[in-house]
Amino acid sequence: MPATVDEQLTYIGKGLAELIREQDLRERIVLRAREGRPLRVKAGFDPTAPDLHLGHVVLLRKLKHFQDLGHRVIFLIGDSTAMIGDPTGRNATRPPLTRDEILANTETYKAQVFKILDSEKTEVRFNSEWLGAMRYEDIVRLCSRYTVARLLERDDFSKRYAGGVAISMHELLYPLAQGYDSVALECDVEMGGTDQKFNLLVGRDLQKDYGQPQQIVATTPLLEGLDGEKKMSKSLGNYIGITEPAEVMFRKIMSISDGLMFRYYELLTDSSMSEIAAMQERIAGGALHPMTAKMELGRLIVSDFHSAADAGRAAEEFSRVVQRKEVPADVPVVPLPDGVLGPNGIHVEKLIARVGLAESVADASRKRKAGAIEINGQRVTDLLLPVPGDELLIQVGKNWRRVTVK
RNA sequence: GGACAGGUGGCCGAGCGGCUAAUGGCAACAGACUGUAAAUCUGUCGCUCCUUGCGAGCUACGGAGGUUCGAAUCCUCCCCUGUCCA
Repeated sequence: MPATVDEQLTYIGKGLAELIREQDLRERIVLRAREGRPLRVKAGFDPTAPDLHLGHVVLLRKLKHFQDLGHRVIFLIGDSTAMIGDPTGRNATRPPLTRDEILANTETYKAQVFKILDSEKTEVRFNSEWLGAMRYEDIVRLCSRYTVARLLERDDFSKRYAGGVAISMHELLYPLAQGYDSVALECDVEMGGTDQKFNLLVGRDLQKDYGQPQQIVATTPLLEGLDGEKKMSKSLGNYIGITEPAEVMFRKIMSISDGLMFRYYELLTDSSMSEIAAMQERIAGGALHPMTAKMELGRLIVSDFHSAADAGRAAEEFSRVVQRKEVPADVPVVPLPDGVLGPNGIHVEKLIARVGLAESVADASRKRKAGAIEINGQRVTDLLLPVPGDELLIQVGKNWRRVTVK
């Protein structure tokens, strides 16, 4: 582990988008070390979306780095701020989650987050602890500490204001509430994605106003999704979920572009920047095949969420199925659905649809006519299929089914 | 409260009485190529039924009615969004 303050700063600094300010962090590390207590490092999460993906992992890994240096992470669940939702132009308030929903989501979070974080050095908190206890007077007082002009500096707000797009009052409360979290928790550091920068800075301002030392703000880059363009998000479908099976993760990693691979190496693995640069050179010079490098990336990332053995198996499976086009190991087995077997054979379109290889019979019809269906290794374009035996091995694109005819 | 603009398929966006299951782009899905991808090319891209065809039926252009042989397109009311005025 890094020992000197300089080494610690380098360790923290890798893969960060921005650190405000490095000098403050240096001083805070020294100060807390002298006091013999760890830094309190906060990151906030929305309790409505407990499905984490690699985009979140960039942040979690960085929090882990703080823990590696002996610091304390506060995993803050924004159950009160969830009622607002980080402003994106939606003008509705969201109904508060019930206690049960919050607890259930929290458990889901814990199961995922502690794949990365050290639970011993993590404090899970809810901002309803203090925000929920605020009275009207408290909220007015909090609001009095910030000005409209400053809130409008936020990129999102200023654009909307200039463009004549509505900004609801409650949206303005979000940065204040998040900033107040830092006051309540007396944070030394707050982390978030670059899109959080404004909110994180409000925390600094409020802390100063409340007579606290200002938190250091550290932002992580937004990880590009599988498409290599937009940020990774579940709603865009370009994500790798951290609870996905090893084979699925591996295959998704292998599908990213060569260029994106280096980005993933940087933000999702422990490889140093110089190692990554060296790899880039070897690939450019033809000494290393990009596919080999990507296979290695897949193994590294999958190992973080599954065992190394699982990662190895996933790599094997990938080579077999995708590269050598062999039959996958775990083809789902389903019985022949009712109503697809007529006197003259099996109705292929209905079969494909009922067995989940097409969205509808109409879709199955298209796939059949497009020549996408393979049964027992034979491309099938006929509508009716004579019953060949007691089992059908069906492939449509990347998906497989084994149908037992009995 | 008033004036105006607008709500179309997963998204963007045409259409403004029939030829429209609805141009085009993106996304998606299949096929070819490949290093796995990207790029490129090809095809598809509402649902159901029928042994499948330039087949039949159903549903669809914010909602409900209406005009018409016929409406996403015209009319009425309602809902929603935005701009401006008060």
